[in-house]
Amino acid sequence: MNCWLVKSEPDTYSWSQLLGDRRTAWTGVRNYAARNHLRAMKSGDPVFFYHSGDEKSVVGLARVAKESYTDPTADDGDWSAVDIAAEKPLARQVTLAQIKADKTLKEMVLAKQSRLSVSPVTREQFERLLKLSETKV
DNA sequence: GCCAACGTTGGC
DNA sequence: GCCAACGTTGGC
Repeated sequence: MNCWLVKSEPDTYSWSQLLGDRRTAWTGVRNYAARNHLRAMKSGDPVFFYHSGDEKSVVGLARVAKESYTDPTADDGDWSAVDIAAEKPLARQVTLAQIKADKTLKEMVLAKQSRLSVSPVTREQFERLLKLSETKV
C-alpha cells in the first residue's frame, strides 16, 4: 500500500466540500508528474488532503475510492483522474511550518516541491503525520 | 505584492 | 534539441 497527498486551494475545492460530498472525482490535473502519481494509486490507499494558500495545512485523510481513469474534463491530451472518498478530518491540522520543522516530515515532497499537486508520502512520513495530527486510522 | 520554482512554448 | 521567454503556482 502506498500513501499520497493531494493539494487544493480551499476556494477551488475544500476539505469541507469533500466531507459534504463524501466522495469526489479528482480531475483537472495537468502536470505529468502529478498524473503519474494518480495512475500509481490503488484502491484503498490513504490520501492526505492539504489546503494551500492561506491555510497551508494538512486537514484531512481520504482514501482512493476508484483507481485512475481517463479524465473526463480533459479536452485533449492524455490525462487521468481518480475518485477519492473522505475518511476523517485530522484531530489536529498539521501546518506547513510544523512539517518544515519536523525531521521526518521536512523530507516530504510537499515541502520540497510545493507546486506538485499530487505527491507520494512515505510510510514513515504517513505515520509521523498521523501522530502529529493526533489521528488514529 | 513579490519572487522563486518550475513547466511550457516557440524560435533558432 | 537547446534555450530564452513567458505564465502559473504557492510561500513568504
